[in-house]
Amino acid sequence: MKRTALAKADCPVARALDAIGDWWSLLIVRDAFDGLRRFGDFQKNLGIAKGMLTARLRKLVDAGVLEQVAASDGSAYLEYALTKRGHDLFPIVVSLRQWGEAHLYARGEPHSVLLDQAGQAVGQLVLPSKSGRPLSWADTKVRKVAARRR
Amino acid sequence: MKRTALAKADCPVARALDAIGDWWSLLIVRDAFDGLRRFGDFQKNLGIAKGMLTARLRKLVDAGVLEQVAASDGSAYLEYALTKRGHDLFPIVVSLRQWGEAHLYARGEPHSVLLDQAGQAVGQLVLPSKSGRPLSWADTKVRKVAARRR
DNA sequence: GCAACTGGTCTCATTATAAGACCAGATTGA
DNA sequence: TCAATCTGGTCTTATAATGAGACCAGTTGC
Repeated sequence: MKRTALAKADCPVARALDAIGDWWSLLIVRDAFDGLRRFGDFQKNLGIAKGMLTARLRKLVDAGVLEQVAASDGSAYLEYALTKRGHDLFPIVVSLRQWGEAHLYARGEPHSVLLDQAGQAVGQLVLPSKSGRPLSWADTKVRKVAARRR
Repeated sequence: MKRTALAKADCPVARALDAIGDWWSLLIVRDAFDGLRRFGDFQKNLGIAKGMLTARLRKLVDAGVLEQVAASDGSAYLEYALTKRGHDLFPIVVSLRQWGEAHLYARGEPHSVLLDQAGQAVGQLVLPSKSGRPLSWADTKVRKVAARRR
């Protein structure tokens, strides 16, 4: 059977996962944040099958996350660049990174680190209330829509 | 071929995706944040195949995201509850939600909303520098590890 | 005591993924 | 200039994952 479609869900989490919640898409986006732009660069860095990469890039372009632009080196080739919508994925990539750092590495095990321009490690993501007070999961609840789908 | 394994990657994003970056896992976690705890509740709410759900729940328990606990209603059945590590996934779910809200709904299209205890919509996730200044993607860069894998 | 509910397991058909052969156009180097 | 190589794909094939639902044992409700 076909993979379940969540694109019409009432829950933004479900729609987001439908759009970019597969194995490769977020890794491609992560690499794009690291400055990769060419088909071959993604393919080499990720070790992804070329057919998969072709399909994923196409899907990300269709989703408005990436766009094809003329190569920055003046050659006839195209490059893939993050759009505004793609740059907005930054908190998702960062939240995944911070959870991974906190829970998936043994003490002392090396991993890449996110730094600010000054070379300082960044802080933890914060969810503020309207008034600026930091919120934890226990401070929130979801108001659902009438009830239609999922 | 087997799905590519990222569990040993140097990049925390890759490891996080390896652990919880599949179609269903984050939806299960989202539902757990909404208070669902029983096998049947997840199955009905997600419309997921039972075999899939069994596999996903087992994987999440193995990953330390969920744990089986005695049913809160005193029956002989078990329930699945978020662990500390599971609760730490909150920013990931919120970031997906906020991106979905911003880019995947037409103007006026209804969707569920995250509220604080006072019933106020929450603010946007913020990534602070060590000194508390909010950072955007353009203010950061990744320092990679020596170079070993992906 | 028995019908319905719960939480699964198993099988089957379909779809997705991984790996790599193959290819046309662009680029490079001698 | 023109052959070798690079780029960005497409296609095929084998294997793994997914979706749907039949089936089942233990639990509960009546």
